[in-house]
Parts: sequence; C-alpha cells; structure tokens
Amino acid sequence: MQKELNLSKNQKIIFDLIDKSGGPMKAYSILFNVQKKGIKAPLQVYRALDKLVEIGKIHKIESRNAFIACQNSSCQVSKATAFSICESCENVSEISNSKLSKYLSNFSDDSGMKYSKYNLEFFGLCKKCKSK
Amino acid sequence: MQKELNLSKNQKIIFDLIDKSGGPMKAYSILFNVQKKGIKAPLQVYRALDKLVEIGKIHKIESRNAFIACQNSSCQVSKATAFSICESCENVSEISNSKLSKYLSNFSDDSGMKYSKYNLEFFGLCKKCKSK
DNA sequence: AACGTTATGTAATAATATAACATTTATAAG
DNA sequence: CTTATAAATGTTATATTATTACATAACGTT
Repeated sequence: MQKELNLSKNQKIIFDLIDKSGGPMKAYSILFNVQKKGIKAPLQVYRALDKLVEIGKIHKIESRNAFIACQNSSCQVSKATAFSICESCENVSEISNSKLSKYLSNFSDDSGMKYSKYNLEFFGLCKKCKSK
Repeated sequence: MQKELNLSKNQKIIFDLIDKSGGPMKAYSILFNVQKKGIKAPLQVYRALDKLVEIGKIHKIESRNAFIACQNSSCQVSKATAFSICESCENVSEISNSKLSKYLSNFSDDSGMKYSKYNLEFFGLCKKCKSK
C-alpha cells in the first residue's frame, strides 16, 4: 500500500517533480516549475513540502535548504536520515546503511537526553569530482 | 596559543557575544546586539560569522539557522560536529564523544566517496522538558 | 614604500520562509 | 445524506535569512 495515494493534489504535483528530478530541489525552483500547474504562491509550495517531510516522502537537506525525494522505500517517517553531499557538484544521495542507522538510533550520551530523531550530513568529493 | 588573538575587531565582538550568550544565536539577533558597537549591516555580521565558522570558533546549527560557540577547546576546524537539540526549549549543546567522532570520521560506504566532513544533529527532549 | 591579502563600510537586493485570513474539499459520525 | 470536523487550498502581504557589488582601509611581507 503506497502513501502516495493519500497525497493531495498539490502534494502530488510537488512530490512528482522532486522525485523525477532525481536530486535536491529548492523551494523557489519548485515554485517556478509548478506555476504552469496552477501553484502560484510560495506558501502553497511550503505547505506541501512540510507535509511531505512530515510523512517521510521527502527530506530536507538542511545545509542546502533543499528537498530530496526519499530514496528508501521502506522509510515512512523522517526520524533517521543520513546524506552524502558532494561539495563540488552538489550531488546528494541518501545513505541507507543499517549499521550506521542502528548505531545512531541507539546513541546516547551522559546528558540524560533521549534522542528521538537525527539528521547526518557527510561532505566530500564524489567519485567523478575527485578524478577531475 | 589561542586563535582568539588573531581575530579582527568585528570577529572578536561577534565571537564574544555568541560565546557569552551560552547558546545558539541568529544572525539578525547578533546584528541587533552589536549595533551599539558600530556594526550596522547584515553583511558585516555574516562576514564575521563565515570566518569564525571557517576557523572553528563557532558552528552553524543548520536546522536552526543559528550559530553557537565551539564548546570543545581543542577543536580548531569544523570538520566533525555533532549537536543535541531540544525540540521544546531549543537548548543546543555540542556533543563531544570520541567514540562517536571516531565512528563517523572513519565511516565509509560503497559509494566510493571519501568524506572529509560531517555534521550531525540529534533531536529530542532535554531532561528539563521531558519532566514537564 | 610597494605589494598582496584580509578586513571593513555601505547600499541595494536576492533568496528563503511565514502570518493572517477566507474559502473549499475530504473524511467521518450520526 | 447531512452535519461536523479536519485537512487542504488560494491569496496577499510580510518577515527572515543571506548575498552581490563596489569602494576603502588595515595588515603583513619583502
């Protein structure tokens, strides 16, 4: 059963755009791209983005103020996210590594704080950019 | 030998403010607080922030668009940062856990990408907020 | 002193995100 | 099927965060 079926009109338009783009997209670039579909105002975009983030269909790349479709089909909620970001070409991909996620989900320090969520961003040069 | 001695006038004013605040500060709040010291424009603040981030005196909390003084005296460059963020009171503290940093610094996946930097943000409720 | 580098000052503007309010559509309960 | 409620939409205005462009000044080397 796919969550996509539950998406509203605007949510679906915006999710499809991000998903098809294959990479991170910024809010105003999304806006520009969906104006022909009748979505005219920033708030319409941000509301759809908020909802899509909430249900885990997309993630926000915080360091880039951009949004990327979730590449992990089993991920329903965005409570544990990790990304690799190329600082040269800005390619982003979601890391799904069960050892990493297990390690971070179970992480606790001496602060007495129980973490319910994390977001990790790795930076470096991707294979292509490194060989240039 | 302290890096602080090398700071320029504006950098020192802004670092001292953030450091004394004990928590994360936002750029325009910093601007407001340093206007009496002659720093009048956003750009003056952002330039100092950029430099302070670059040399590792402060870190940016990406999910909050805020800046916090580095709480790890040995940290000279911001290549490996981890924070715990309370989603209720917005308290932020830097995590210095050698096992965690070792694990993440050595992390590699099958993408062929070598990571030179990471930033991790944990979210949850701090002790105080949990007990409310 | 001459040079290159780093920092500063200032104005304007770009990019990112939210508030407030009115209306419509979808979902569920009786 | 209709009433109630929640979720989504539409629209305008505005708040917040960050950068461009250009001119000048201070600092560190040789």
